[in-house]
Amino acid sequence: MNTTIREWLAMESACDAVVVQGWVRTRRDSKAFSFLELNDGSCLRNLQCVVDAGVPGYDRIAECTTGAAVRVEGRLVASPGGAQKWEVRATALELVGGADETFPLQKKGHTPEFLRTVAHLRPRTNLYGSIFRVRSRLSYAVHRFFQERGFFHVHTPILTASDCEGAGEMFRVTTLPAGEDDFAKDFFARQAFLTVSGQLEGETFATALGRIYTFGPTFRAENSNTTRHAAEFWMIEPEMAFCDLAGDMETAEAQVKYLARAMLEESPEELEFLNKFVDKGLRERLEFVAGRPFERLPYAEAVDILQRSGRTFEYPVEYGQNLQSEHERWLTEEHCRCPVTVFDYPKEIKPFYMRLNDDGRTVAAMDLLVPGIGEIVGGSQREERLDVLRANMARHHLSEESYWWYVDLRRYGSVPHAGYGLGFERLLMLVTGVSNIRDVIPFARTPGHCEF
RNA sequence: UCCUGAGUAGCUCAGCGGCAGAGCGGGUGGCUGUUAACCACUAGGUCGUAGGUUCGAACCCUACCUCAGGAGCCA
Repeated sequence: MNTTIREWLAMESACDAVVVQGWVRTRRDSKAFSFLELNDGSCLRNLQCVVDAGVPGYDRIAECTTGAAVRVEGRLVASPGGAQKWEVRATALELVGGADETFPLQKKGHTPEFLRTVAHLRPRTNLYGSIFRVRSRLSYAVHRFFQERGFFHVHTPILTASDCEGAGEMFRVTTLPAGEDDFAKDFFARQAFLTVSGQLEGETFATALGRIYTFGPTFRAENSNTTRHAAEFWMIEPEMAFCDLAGDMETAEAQVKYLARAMLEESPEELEFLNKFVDKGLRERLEFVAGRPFERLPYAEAVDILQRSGRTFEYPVEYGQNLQSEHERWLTEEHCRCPVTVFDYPKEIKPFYMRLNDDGRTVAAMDLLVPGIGEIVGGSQREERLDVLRANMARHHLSEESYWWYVDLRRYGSVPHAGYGLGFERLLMLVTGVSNIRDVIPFARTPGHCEF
């Protein structure tokens, strides 16, 4: 494999024989030579190549325009210019793949809205290149966090017949011809869907391997048009046997802190760039998130605080109702001024699998709210008592037969256990400062959008 | 899905009832160890679509389409 620009730029000393392959970001011509700035995606920075007019291949310099792919051979030398440590003195230039004047990415800044229309090219920009390098490193950090703590990665199915109730509308998967709905003749001989959560399957493995997590694509057919919803997104779902709500909240908080720290330590160049051009408060916020304990509030107390806040909200705060976005934002952005975990919600507004608390009115649920984004984690201790679970299912009008294997977990060696879902894209929004979910996923799927 | 706003050159926008504009990008020429290079010249438009009002519409009205932001749902 070729040496990357990231590697060349990290060299300790000059080098006589280098080969650089990348895409031209900008070219500046002189009479007798040209400056070519190349980027190969390995890092944010470009490598400046100086190509003298006599160098083999210089006859095609006019075609080495922004976006063109080129290969440069030469010597790595200290750069006399102030802006960079190293540059390449070219001894040969090869145009690998040209890019004519219709190439959409100009040298100037573009809006995210325009770049979404050229999603196949946008990773070649500084912003999206940064975002997707960060995405990769954070994905790795997610696995590291769990693996360091004895969690096993479980690949839960993407095609599923089970509905993780409360998670949202599902995409149906079928091989039946249009218009037919005899599910007995369908591929799986029953209705099948794309998963909205690996939780139910995850619980089966938690009660076998102890600590597990899933990290994969998740699908919601909601007609949501917001900056923080996508129809296809990646969710991290740990599930822990012998764990209660307190342990659940501790793990979620530790994980968000771990990932904020990972961003600070492992993507310094991208962080600097994002802090400068996307969100000037980013670094400060990440230090804060990584360094200080989060706030924890029982739902009832949160409602009380909101009611006494003196603020007039568009929607009134009422015990027994879901907290509105404006309420969550006020709590995390203005009252606590830090991430806050709200727990012990009224049972009426939460799904059947959440564990009933001793008060008989609330369930051991928790939502982790962060400034600017809102809910980033949703989780709970699961109901492990067979009779209580069955009563919950009856109350939610769910048939026990269709969840028979889930109920079985409460028949055989049932244990207290808990877990949560962490939205990977929302986490990326938090650590990059990017305010729209469509800009932190390579190819966003939202209502009406499935191009690319 | 609901509410609000916006659609004018490749991109970002100005023009808000009387000849279609700028910056950037593109092309051509010049200049310079340059670095969002610089200077000059130049090409580039069905003003989102369809209707309406008016002597006259990019501009006012209606509908639709698209995009964005907010809401709901949630991760």
